Amino acid sequence: MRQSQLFTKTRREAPADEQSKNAQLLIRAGYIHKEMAGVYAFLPLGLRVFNNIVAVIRDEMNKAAGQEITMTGLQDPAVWQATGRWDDEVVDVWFKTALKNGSPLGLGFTHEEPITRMMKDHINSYKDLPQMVYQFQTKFRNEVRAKSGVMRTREFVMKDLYSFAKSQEEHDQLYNTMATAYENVFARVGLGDRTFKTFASGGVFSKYSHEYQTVTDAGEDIIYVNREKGIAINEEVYTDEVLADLGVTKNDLTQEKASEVGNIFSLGTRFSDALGLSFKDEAGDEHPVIMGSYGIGPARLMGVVTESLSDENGLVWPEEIAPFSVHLVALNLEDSEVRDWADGLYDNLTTAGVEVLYDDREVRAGEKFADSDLIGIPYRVVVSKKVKDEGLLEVVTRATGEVRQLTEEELFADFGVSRNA
RNA sequence: CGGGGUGUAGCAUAAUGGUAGUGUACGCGGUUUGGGACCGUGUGGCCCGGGUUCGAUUCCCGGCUCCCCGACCA
Repeated sequence: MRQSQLFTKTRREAPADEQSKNAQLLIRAGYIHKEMAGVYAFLPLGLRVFNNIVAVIRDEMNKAAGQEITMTGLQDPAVWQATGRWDDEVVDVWFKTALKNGSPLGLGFTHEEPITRMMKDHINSYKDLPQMVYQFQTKFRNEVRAKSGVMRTREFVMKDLYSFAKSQEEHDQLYNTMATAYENVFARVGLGDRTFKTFASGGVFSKYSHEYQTVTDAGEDIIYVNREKGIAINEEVYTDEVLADLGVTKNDLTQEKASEVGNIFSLGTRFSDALGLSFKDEAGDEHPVIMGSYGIGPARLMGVVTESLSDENGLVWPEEIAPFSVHLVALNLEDSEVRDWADGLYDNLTTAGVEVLYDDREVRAGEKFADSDLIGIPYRVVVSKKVKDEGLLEVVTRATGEVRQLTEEELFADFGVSRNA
């Protein structure tokens, strides 16, 4: 994409109504727009990152045999009344609305109830199990206090997967499969080295669950980490009993601030019992389905990546989720030979399948470099009169600042593509 | 939901009981051109409602907004 055509603009100053680093940088760089507290729109660059994160998650869910669907934001109270979760005293984050005829409706804050009821149409026999079904769907949560930029919002897309098993053993297998898939996701978005499977409270579902917690100063939780074993314990369940279960002592653990980027729950038969989701075994006996639920919020993940990897000059995106792979920064565009070369390089890279943001604006070099640092694309390729005279492209790695002089052929080879592809 | 702040131009900010200045952004002219350059010039603003007052952006009351701390976080 030509940057001269990008409608968003970078800002020098952070907005006064944002304190969090993620919101400040994402707004300054033109990735997101704040509609109101806890409600953000995604602009072209931000949507690209968001979609790339979604693609990583989708890929891992599919590899784990997840089947993608889309449920609805509008929710039928009846199915929630069946589990006791329609009551505002039980669930205080409901956004509720009504039909013209006065019938109440809810805006979904999660989807255990509707998917459990829906699966009754499709699961009847042990032969129908196991199953894993997921979606990317907008959740609405009437949080009393939205905060920390995109980390805790009132409207957000969540990837929620639900597993259905015929036995505890089968459930445990699915649970472990999802745990591995989650670890793959966090590694691919660049947080693998600082994200830990964390023993946590099960909330209303069960006694315990697992959270994936990324160690960051922006975190809202306190966890105790054992890096060698790659495990952690949330402060809320930091008890002697849990320590003993996990085979660690307080001396093995260090306290860290962390942000939750994923959560996996064993639901048991809580929902299948309440809503009548059951199957017949080989003997014809009826049993409730054993369920699990597994959530990741792509926007929150984007926020945690921002908090974790950005530096004083701006955003720093890992290659797999960056809005573009290459930021082609062309200087001296008033020189028609330089412009022709830059245009040609842009066309060739794009044709070869490399995602390029081409800064073809006629503005000063300083502004271009500052914008490039702020936007945070992994590789900056500089084209200028000087570069043209020397015959070698200047390639700067955003994360490290490393500068390399490459020929065009070497640049293409670097991306594993052929120049004349 | 408890507590503390906040609200002035697109953005960031200053001052002020007599309707507001600066930076940036934007328009125009000119000089510049590898780290947000400079000169000139122009456009553009006091959250909403009520009260006090000759007069309110300023003081008072109420509301709303946004931020932060705590609680909550399915």
